[in-house]
Amino acid sequence: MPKRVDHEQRRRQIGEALLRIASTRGLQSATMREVAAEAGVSLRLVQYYFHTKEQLLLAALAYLAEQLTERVSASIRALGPVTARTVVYGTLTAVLPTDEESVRLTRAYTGFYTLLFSREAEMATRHGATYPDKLESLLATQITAAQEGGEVAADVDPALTAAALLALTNGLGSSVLGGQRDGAAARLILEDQLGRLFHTVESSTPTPVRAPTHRRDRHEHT
Amino acid sequence: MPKRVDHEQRRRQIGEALLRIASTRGLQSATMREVAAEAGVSLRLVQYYFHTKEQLLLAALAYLAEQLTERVSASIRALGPVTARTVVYGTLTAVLPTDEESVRLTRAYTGFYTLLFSREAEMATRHGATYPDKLESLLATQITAAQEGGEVAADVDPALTAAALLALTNGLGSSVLGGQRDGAAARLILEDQLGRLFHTVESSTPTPVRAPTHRRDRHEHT
DNA sequence: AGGTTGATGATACGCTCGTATCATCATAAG
DNA sequence: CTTATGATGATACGAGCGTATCATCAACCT
Repeated sequence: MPKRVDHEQRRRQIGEALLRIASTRGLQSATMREVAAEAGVSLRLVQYYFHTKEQLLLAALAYLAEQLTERVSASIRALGPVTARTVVYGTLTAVLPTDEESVRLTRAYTGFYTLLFSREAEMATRHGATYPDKLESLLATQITAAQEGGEVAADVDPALTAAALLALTNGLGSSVLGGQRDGAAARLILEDQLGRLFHTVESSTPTPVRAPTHRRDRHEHT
Repeated sequence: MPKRVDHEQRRRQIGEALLRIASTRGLQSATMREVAAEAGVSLRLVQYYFHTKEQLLLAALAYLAEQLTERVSASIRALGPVTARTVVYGTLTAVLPTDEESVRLTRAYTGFYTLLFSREAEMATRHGATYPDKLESLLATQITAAQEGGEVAADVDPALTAAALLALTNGLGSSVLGGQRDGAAARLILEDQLGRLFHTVESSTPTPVRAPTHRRDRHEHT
């Protein structure tokens, strides 16, 4: 027998090559031959580790979800103490395409999400479809907690608001990817809404958000 | 010379066949041959009236924008007197995929919007890109007017809020198209946000848009 | 009337795609 | 030292794509 190579490592190498293509040239450019070239292997190798293209896409989607989850939790941790507010802020700003990495992730994710519409295959019932639902219920939980802490008005519906925040973030992400505005402008819009949601009750002065690194007073979106 | 046929009518026939395919099987299934079959003409005819595929896509996009604009204004009119509130409600609910027609339009529009990401061609600089911007400024204007009327709190930023509403609507539309929820649920979420923005004391459940009979000659397709 | 010309049909070309086939090589097992 | 086998390479195949080419037919002008 030959070298007995680490299959998982090879699969990862190829899968991430696909993600790299998906986030630059688009998923529709992620052909088997292109992926092979990007990964620096032969076409046969790609076929060897992924019998069919759908398997490759599925594996790449799993890797993408992995990276996305990791980024979200890192973003939450970066905001300091874990409170309802930091969880909501961290989660939503993490998936907003503001820096280079989030642009990459969002681009790739959008590609897969688009594949869902056309239903070329029955993929996405594995990870992609349930992913937003999990995020949504997580956000709803945090909003409820914030209500008990008095940070969020009692008359907001947590489920409806969580869904709205997530949809807002996705819509903003699409507008950034579509070139309508840049990531900073999108963040301003998101934080404006978040600041309106999380108003500390005791302070009547609109000193809303107290997000760590930036203030949100002026808004000049192109 | 032969029959001297109406070219514009033929182009429309073919262009709408493409839109029909785009809203059912997806834009990537809208090949020249499929469009020809859907329109009931030969492949040569499609090539005759649109020298290249990009021209066909561009024309179809123009038709789509036309229909979308018409639906938005019809939706506004259906809400009764033209006020800031009805304009905002009508505009946003019109582009939300709730009934069959809006699903069709949104699906097709999403297809074109997706094409923008991959930039297979330099299209979309014609209509698609400027379309959301125009909607956004229109909404901002209406919000400002509503503020002067006292329907909207004075401390909301019209531009930021208009952008947020549009992004929210787009995000909700994507979630509907992706199968995460249905149109009615999306409308609830949107109206919850709108009701929170337009807080007049009377506000007894604003009638949702429900574009009535809305005559549009559409041939049924299989 | 008849030829010029706009409208339409049939079919071919070259390309790229996903996938399949055949061959080769290196190494662990006996 | 074989030898069976896991890993890899080269290439072929059939389908679908956008586009191009050649042919045909009907009508308008002179």
